[in-house]
Amino acid sequence: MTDRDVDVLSRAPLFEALDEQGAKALRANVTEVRLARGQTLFNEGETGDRLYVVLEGKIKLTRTAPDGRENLLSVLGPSEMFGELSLFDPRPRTASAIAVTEVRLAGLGHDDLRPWLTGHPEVAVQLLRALAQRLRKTNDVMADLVFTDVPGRVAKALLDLAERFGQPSDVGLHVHHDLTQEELAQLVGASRETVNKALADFAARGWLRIEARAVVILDIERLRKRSR
Amino acid sequence: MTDRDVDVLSRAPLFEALDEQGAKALRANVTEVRLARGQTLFNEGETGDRLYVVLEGKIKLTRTAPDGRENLLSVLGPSEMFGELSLFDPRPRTASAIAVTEVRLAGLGHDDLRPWLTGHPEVAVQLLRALAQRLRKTNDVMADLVFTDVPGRVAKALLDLAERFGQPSDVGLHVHHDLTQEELAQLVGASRETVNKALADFAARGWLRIEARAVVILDIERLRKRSR
DNA sequence: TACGCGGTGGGACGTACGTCACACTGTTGG
DNA sequence: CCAACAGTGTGACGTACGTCCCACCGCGTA
Repeated sequence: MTDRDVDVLSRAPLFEALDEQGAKALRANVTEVRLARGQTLFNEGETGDRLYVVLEGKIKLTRTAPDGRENLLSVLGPSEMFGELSLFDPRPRTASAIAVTEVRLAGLGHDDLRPWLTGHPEVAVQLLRALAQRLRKTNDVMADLVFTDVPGRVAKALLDLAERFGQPSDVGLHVHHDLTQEELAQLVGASRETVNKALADFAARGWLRIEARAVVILDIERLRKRSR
Repeated sequence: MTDRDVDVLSRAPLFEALDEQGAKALRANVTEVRLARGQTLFNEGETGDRLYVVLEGKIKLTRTAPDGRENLLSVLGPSEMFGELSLFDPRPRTASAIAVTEVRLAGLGHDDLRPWLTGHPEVAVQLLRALAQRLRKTNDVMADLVFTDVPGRVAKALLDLAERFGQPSDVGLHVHHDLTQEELAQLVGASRETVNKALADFAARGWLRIEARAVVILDIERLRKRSR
């Protein structure tokens, strides 16, 4: 594990509460996983008690409806954690994890983490905080599904992706989200066609430019307004 | 606090991990709150670091959109916990809590709970499990918003309410949910009118009987099928 | 008795968005 | 270098559900 990886890992909620020494000890239990784009880490319905932190790249969490339609819960990048639900609450996984880009992950099993939870209460407290934040965010997304139209949700999703993966440049805010429009549609709970039309509309208004698996945001303020 | 209250409280996730002695000690910090139907316990945007467990009655958690429309996150009954997000993650409340019936609550402040989190890791672990379960449930509801039509979501909501508040009788499963159709509509993310029509349709098919703030489920299997 | 008032029942109408269909473009690979 | 395919762009059409109406019913208050 490189210094850079150590740095990325230290920003994950799980490690934030630990001092240098504790972090080092916990890192000793970590195993690294690599996936190519499209490869799946685990599937809905499988049992599993490992959590993961993204070191490099992006991975998506998806759920499949009985009829086969898919729904994207989130796209995770460096320092973000997932898979912990099956660890805290021992039940089969309720989502599949599939690599969106080539990705490297740090994995940690239940047995490795358990002593830290019981022996270092500040770690548990930190995790409670992380879950509480997630619950809040999820509730926000739910409200959007009820109150906001598809273009509004697309705008919101782009702004969220921009915040997490955006790279400022002289022409605008470059958001290389690595998602197909199909995936973007699954993320906002709409059809691919409708999302495409919303994006085309935004582009026609000069708010953004569409690129392959990316957008360049040109007028972030207008986009913000449209998202409310 | 009556013996009955103690019993209700002991079923809450917060107390489940404690032995008799620990539970007794933690109960000493609890303060009781009473509300009449319609009274609000706290409002979205307020600061607050108390969590509550319902002792008797029902309370709803609602969010208000900027334009005033409301969205019902959940309806909570005896032994159920809420308000803990602001306790684990110190931020203003993101929902309001309003009594649906006359209700009695056990409240616990951050300062009272903190020593238990740090001193009794099994309590923290239990809470992590509770939050993980909630996150799973919330993800389910979100998927329903995307994939299931309004009648389906109404059926799902009724089945959920039946599971938590249903009383079997010789005619059918009596679900006294205490919600107006307006509130039921906010719970499933639809308009009051559409929910009314869905209920009327179910009643016409003989699956249930509509009563004031209640339904009697006559054919739970059909209802289950309709909810998928 | 009359009068609101909160809640329910239901019809008429418009529209946002899903589905279907097809054409176009860029990339992979044999 | 062309085939095959994944991804994108766009129009036509149907429909589920929101909005707007109003009628009705029971209940408490004057």
